[in-house]
Amino acid sequence: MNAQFKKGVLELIVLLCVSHKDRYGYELIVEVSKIVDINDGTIYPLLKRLTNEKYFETYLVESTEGPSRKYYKITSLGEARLSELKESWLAFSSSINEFIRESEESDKE
Amino acid sequence: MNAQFKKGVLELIVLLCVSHKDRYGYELIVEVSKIVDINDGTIYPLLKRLTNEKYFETYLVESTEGPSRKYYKITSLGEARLSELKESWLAFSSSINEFIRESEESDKE
DNA sequence: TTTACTACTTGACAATGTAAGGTAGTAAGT
DNA sequence: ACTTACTACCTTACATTGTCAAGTAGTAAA
Repeated sequence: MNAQFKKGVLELIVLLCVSHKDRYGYELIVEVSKIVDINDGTIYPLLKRLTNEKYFETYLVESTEGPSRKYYKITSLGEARLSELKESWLAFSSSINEFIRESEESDKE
Repeated sequence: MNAQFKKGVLELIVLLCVSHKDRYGYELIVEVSKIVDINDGTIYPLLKRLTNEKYFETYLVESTEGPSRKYYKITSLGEARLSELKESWLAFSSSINEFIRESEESDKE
């Protein structure tokens, strides 16, 4: 997979994941890894940034399986950011796909 | 448009453009701008990189409308890179789109 | 007490796009 | 002759975001 494609899209994926239910970092790593290849050093700084930007609020919950889990909860600002990003992604990806399709058309001629 | 989405995709767009016919830099700026927002400071370094990586060969052609044009021609290595990138993009974008769709499904529940 | 798994954090680094500026040729208007 | 505009190319300093590698620490089973 091209590493560069991920840029910017990770934020969308993480926002989507958290929008369904509150999540903690480690859980997000597992979830997000199903879709794109990432390591934990990518997720935690991203969560920090999104929290600084007021898209997430956090709270701690003790765990019986290890250290306390820091949960991330989406804010209304985060929801707004999510729908903005989602729309922006859909427009972007479909315009690229259309360009690819057009290219394939003109190759036939 | 989200600036980050562009990362990596520009290379695909430029390869696609050049694969149809030889292009010069300024022409590419005009072409590529139709699809994504870019400035010339993005294109020229990219063309240099792709040429260094042997995806393009270049030749100069004099112009009656200004300075000589440096044309870029795709190599067979470049064609291979293009189909690799294209496939990689299609797989990537469809997996993201599927994830978005699934999210919307689970929102209804 | 060692190993493995969960969980979070940080800092140096790499890749790629942006902004802003520069050089220079052609051509048309004043 | 001088200016303006358009064509054409290039470079440098910078910002953003992801990667890698390393570290800290709690729980629990062998």
